[in-house]
Amino acid sequence: MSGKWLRTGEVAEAAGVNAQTLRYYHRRGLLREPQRSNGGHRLYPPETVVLLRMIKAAQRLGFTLDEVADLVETGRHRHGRPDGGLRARALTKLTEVKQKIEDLQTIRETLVQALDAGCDDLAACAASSCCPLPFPDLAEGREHVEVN
Amino acid sequence: MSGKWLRTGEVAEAAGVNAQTLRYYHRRGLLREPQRSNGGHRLYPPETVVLLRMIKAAQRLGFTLDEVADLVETGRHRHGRPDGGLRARALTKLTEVKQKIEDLQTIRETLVQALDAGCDDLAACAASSCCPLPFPDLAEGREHVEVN
DNA sequence: GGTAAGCCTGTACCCGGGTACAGGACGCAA
DNA sequence: TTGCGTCCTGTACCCGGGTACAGGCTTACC
Repeated sequence: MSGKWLRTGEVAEAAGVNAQTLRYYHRRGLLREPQRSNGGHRLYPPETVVLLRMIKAAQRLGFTLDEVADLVETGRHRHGRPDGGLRARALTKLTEVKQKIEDLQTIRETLVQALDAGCDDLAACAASSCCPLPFPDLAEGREHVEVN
Repeated sequence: MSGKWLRTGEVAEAAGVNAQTLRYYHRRGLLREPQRSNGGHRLYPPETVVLLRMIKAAQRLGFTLDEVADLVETGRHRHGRPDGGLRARALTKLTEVKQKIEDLQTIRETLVQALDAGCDDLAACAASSCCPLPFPDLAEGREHVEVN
């Protein structure tokens, strides 16, 4: 199931990544070590290019490399059978992405308000409460609520 | 223009940051070194808490620490006069934020499609083009267009 | 069989944004 | 004046995601 073998540089170029990144991904467990030539050079099946694109796509979907590694590993063990975990993870990730979008929308609106109000000096605005920027609210946001 | 002086730990707690982070911000030029007690302990004016909240707010608005440092510095030199640069920077940042929102929306839709289509194995999906995930497009996205 | 391009390994470094730790010195209350 | 908590400094380390470099071996082509 494949054409001819590809060398590191060819795979890297075809997938649009740095050749060093391939080694890095091996270390991270994202790619398994492929065949080697007699001289020790790696020989990849063409599918690797697809896998790399997939990894990059998953990163763009907001998955960390650890998450991607996990996903790939799961996929490898449970070929084609339903519920390899992607659905569940995708659902979780979807929630995260939605949250990020909401946060950014708040940010966008805040920036727009600041622009509309003609704020021009962060310190002045924040210190004298002359402007509509919700500094404290933003600062305490979701993450650090133990401030009280 | 202030109540009593605050010590490092008090400022840190009031602003919801780690005390070490204050030192880090001094190093990064985000905070100027404050008064010192005879023994060398830092004594901050209460405004510092507001400034810290502001810094955190700006971070949440998507500014990097370098950008925030710049903003703060600019604000310090040009008190209250119009166009201290915040407007221009906010506008730039607004564009960036809008772009990020769009990217995330694409990501969200892609995840939704994947879920709707019942995709469950990244490798299988990507390799056999059995599903609607636009892996290659996503992978090549905006950043690495020199692949070709 | 010579030579250049490409690949191998290990190790070190980069960025951003902090956090931790060691070994002292200070501050304040009893 | 003692003792505890806080603060001081410098330095080192953490995470994620790579990237670079040195020194040597392989492969491909003429």
